[in-house]
Amino acid sequence: MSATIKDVARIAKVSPSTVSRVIADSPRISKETKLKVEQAIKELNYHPNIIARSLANRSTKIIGLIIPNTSEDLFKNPFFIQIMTGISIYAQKKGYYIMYSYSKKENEEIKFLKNYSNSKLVDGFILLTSKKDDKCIEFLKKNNYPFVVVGRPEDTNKVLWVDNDNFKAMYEVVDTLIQKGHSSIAFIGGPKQFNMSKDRLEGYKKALEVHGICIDNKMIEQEVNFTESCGFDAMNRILNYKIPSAVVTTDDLLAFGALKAINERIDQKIAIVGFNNTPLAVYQNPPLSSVDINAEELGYNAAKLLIGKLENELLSTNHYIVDTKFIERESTI
Amino acid sequence: MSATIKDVARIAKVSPSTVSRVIADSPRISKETKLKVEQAIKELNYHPNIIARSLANRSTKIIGLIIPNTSEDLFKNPFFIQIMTGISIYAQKKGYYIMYSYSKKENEEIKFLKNYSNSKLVDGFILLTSKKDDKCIEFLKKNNYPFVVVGRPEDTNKVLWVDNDNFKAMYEVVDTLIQKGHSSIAFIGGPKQFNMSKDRLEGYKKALEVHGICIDNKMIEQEVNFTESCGFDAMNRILNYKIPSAVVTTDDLLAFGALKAINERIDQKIAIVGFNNTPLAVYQNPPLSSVDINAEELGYNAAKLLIGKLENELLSTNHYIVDTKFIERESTI
DNA sequence: TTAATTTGTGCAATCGATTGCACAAATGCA
DNA sequence: TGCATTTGTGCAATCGATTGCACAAATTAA
Repeated sequence: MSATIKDVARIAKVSPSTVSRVIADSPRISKETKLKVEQAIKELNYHPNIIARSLANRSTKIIGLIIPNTSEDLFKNPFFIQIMTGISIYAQKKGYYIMYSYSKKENEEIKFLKNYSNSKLVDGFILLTSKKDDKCIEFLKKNNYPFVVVGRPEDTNKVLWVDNDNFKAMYEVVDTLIQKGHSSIAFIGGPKQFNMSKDRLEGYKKALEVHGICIDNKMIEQEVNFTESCGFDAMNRILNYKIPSAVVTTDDLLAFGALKAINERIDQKIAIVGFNNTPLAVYQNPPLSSVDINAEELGYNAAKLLIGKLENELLSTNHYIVDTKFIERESTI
Repeated sequence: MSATIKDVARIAKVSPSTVSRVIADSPRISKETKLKVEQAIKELNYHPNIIARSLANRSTKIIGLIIPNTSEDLFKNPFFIQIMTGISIYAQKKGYYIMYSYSKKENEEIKFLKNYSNSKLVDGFILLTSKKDDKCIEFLKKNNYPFVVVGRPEDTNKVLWVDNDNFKAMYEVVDTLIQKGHSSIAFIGGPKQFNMSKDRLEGYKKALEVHGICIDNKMIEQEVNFTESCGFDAMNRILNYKIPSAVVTTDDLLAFGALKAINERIDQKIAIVGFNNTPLAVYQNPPLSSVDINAEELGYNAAKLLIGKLENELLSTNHYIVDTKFIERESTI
């Protein structure tokens, strides 16, 4: 068995309390005692038992990650793993641990949430997506459990969140296209249960409006699931109606599908823009322009907000907006 | 504050030990007492504190995941997140929790490992890759800590591991190509510090040998990092030497790069095969044939092995071999 | 009817830390 | 020198569970 605080105390000829204080770097410990204890710690290769400490502290320093099962592109989109690394990097810095759980079954996230919080296993949560009427958010709010949402929630009041400025990001994309002379621009977007989808659509509309271009609802495909085949179908519906000079999408996967439809049916070039800048955007034919959303920084900031809250820091803000960057490639040249 | 076992005991008019026994479903509790206690539990919405339980049990039911930082394709290859979901699914079934940690710095995995194990935070580990002379494996073996390795380790003796049969998988690919009439087949493979790379190369060589085709070392590019640009460069080196009729690679990313080189330089068609069957293989031009390695099942089995070990089951085997499947697409037609 | 066994429950120690409070020794101040 | 204050350490309770052991009551056997 490995050494406990009592063993250290015995070797250093002090009490366990003193050892504890040395570890916590309490100012009331004399230099000599501190040295003695530190030597004993080294000698025994002692490491505090985190579980015992957690029990005494009523805090585990564990963050729970709720990964949505609805996101069909979990595997195709590096978004989640990027967020997860961002979270991990900040958490490490602050000595926090991360727990995750994933389920294929619909709406099982709430089960984890309850299990983790009821059993006092985690100090707080990060939700990797926020849907409309999210049961998880509801539960966490009701129980006053600390949490951060990735993606702007319905009700931003008293909720901590991180997101991009999706309105602005899409506005800029469409604005750039218009500047290049495009005036017939189609839109393929995801389910409206995500604010992100709505915001990007609004950005699109606003840009058209500002430039005095009429919004044609038949050029707008909404509520499209984030899969290539749905993007493919949506693009075909648009092409059946009219051939646009450009298409913007709210996800690279949609763009991949759309590109396929275009390549199959149309000879002339249609400008196309993805979103999220997945690593393989550059390997499309033509290489796909896309908007980098900086997912890792989203995760990093989410962890920052949550840990700040957990440590009772005076938070200067309840959210972070992470910059996006429109990466132009051949698909818009 | 939420209810503790003492509160339940008080309400049910029994001792905490009895409550504990009811929860553990001990056979020595009478039906009436059990009912009383269960009612009290419901009434108070009591949930056992996992931390306290862990302390008493000297076991946390937490599994630690060591994610390699060397894998440059962490974001590009869904391999890791697929493994992670497989692990999660089995762990949930068995009531285990999962902790992960990721660092960008070289060789920091061992730090987590030591931290997690010394502080008794996790019961065991799953290493998501195994390199040659892996410090982590060394440490875990020395300290007799339970762990499972994804990917066959150097020394399979007394180590639990899961892997595909990489030799066989590549053998079959090359065999299939030869059956189709190819005889000039190039090979682009990853670093030899991974057994997987070596096995796939051996499978390639064996298939050639069996069919009486000479092995031409100039057609073999080894030690290529798992990036598209390295694949691109490797392919160009091969093309500088000779134009093969087919190319096999040990990773889709390498294949993507190789494909690009081919498309840029050569008019004639060269058959090409990737590995790992990433979701976007199908979106290459032409759609890329690849080998599906069933990463989720690798993860699932890794968790199974580890948890079996942790629960002192008599393990019938120290490893699992997960089936692969050669998915043929246009790139080999 | 009595002794032996089984059944059901509680006591108290334990897991390995933290921390408020008490108190002796050392120091400061007049 | 004498008293007040500061400094450094230990005692013991606590966090919230689990579990070996003891033992009374109920049951069975003789």
